[in-house]
Amino acid sequence: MSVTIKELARQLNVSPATISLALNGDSRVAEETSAKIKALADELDYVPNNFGRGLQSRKSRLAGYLAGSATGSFFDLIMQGIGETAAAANYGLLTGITYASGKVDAQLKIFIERNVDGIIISSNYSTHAEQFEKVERRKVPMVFCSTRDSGRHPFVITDNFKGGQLAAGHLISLGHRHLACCSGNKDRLAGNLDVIRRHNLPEPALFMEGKELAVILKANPSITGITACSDAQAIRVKHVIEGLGLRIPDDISITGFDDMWFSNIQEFQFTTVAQPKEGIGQAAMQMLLELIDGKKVMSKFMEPELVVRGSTAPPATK
Amino acid sequence: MSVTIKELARQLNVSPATISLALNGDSRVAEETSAKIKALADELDYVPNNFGRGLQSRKSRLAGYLAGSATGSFFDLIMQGIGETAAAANYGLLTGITYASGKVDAQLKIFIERNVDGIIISSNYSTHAEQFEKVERRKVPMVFCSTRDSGRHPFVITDNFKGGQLAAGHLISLGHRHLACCSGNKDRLAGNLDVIRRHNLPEPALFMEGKELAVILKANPSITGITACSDAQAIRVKHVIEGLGLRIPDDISITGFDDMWFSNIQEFQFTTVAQPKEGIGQAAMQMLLELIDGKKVMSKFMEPELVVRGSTAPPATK
DNA sequence: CTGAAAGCGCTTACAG
DNA sequence: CTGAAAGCGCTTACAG
Repeated sequence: MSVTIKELARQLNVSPATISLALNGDSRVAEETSAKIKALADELDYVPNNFGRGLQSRKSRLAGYLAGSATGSFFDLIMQGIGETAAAANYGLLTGITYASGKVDAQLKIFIERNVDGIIISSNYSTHAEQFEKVERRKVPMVFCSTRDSGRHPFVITDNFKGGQLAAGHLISLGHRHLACCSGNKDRLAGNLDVIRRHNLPEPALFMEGKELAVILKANPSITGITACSDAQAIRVKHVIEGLGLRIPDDISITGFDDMWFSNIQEFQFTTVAQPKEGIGQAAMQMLLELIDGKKVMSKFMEPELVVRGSTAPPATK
Repeated sequence: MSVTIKELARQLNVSPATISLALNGDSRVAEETSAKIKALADELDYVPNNFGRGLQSRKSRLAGYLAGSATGSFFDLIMQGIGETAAAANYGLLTGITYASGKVDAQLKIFIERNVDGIIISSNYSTHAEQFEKVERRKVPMVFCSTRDSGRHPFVITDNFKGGQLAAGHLISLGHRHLACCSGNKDRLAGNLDVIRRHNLPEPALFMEGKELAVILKANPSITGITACSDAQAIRVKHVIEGLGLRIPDDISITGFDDMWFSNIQEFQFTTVAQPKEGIGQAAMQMLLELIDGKKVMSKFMEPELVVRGSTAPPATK
């Protein structure tokens, strides 16, 4: 069995209480005693048992992270940000990746049984609302990360409205006047519309998927710029455009969103709006730690950033 | 505070011990008593406190997962497989994503302090060998996942040799006789070489990166097939080939490895060797659970699978 | 400045 | 079939 506080106490002829105080840096213990204790703890590779500690302190120093889907790699960096910040605060990160709605309950139960001090949610709130209620009843702090609920819990999310402004604003500044915009993300679309209207330009055509877009482009040859609502969608948009015999960016410019790694490969070179993914994760964990500490926190919008690459250019002069 | 075993005992006028036994399905408790206890536990939404439980049982029902890097999305599905299997066994998954070598120690410390029952490692063993020693000294079971150590711990990994055979074998069956092979993964290369030699074909040219490959292709116009050692590398190989004015698959066929999602998009259509990522994760967690149970386990090679797409075709007949 | 004691919530022999 | 008791490893008032 591992070495315990009792064993240290026995070897040094002091009480277990003194060991505990010394190891927790309590100033009531004499320098000398404290030094001796720390030295022995180091030597014997003492690791405090979290069960005993947690039973007393009612803290597990464990956070739960519930993500909706593993694939697509969007959450990779977010999770890395969460994990880094958690580790720096000596928090363990319990992770549950549960695309399947039926498994959310089971995962939350595991979190609660392990006495997590708080939970970060990256999956869709609305579809699991009643499952989160159990967590809420237990007053476990929750933070939403790159998603948001109806307002009961703090969240951290990219300022998608501003991101939409950046994308459309970039196309407009290049000289594009008639755009097609993806309506897949309400806030990003609202940002698109805001700049377009502020410039008194024609209302953009709206689309959700490739087939629609093809119809729109054929009917409106004046459209020279497209804002896709993700880089993944930009790939599909690219196919549609090339399928119509048009070239990027010569005939049509397109912008993506997210700045996924593939946006930067030679085949794509998408101009896109980057989300500070690692920062989002760090901020979410930071907020959770403050919530655990009993502080009040404010929801946070993170700044998106325009990344200009080869998929956008001034429109051809006819 | 949450409801405890004591509270249940008080309300039902039985002893805490009886509650504990009943909830754990011990047959010594009378049916009737047991039913009453379970009903009340349900009603009050009783969740056993893992600290009290763990202190006694010396089990945390927590597993640690140490991954080398979050990006690249290769580990997404592996982690999903691990997580599913863990959850099904009522295990919580503590996750540490630590690209930075300096942080491995901190992460392992967090695992140990939380009393994980076992650890799955997906990062490179050799670079962290001395850091794992601390874990080994504490006799925490370890399983390597999609990587392996020098043989002290069980692992689960794709049969890369067979994968190499599949890739080269496919090219040969299409009629290619002179290949270039990536030497980045020893086992995959060995698989390539095995089929090539068995068919008495000329030794392939070996390359590690794009620049080398360009030189090789210019010097050896007889090369019509290339085995890249990952889909990510296949993207780079594609650039090199097209940079030389050659077309895929008309002039040169290429195979990737991994079957990443992007291999299937229209721009690439890579013929590739799929790894059963989710299955790898599931198997690793399963093995860890058995190790925790005190059973002996055998390392496991997972079957790769050839996925034929548009990047390969018979060589042009001159 | 240090020790003795109680207690966190659970499980597990041991009585009866 | 059920209860009383001890104890897992720690922390935290309380004495002295």
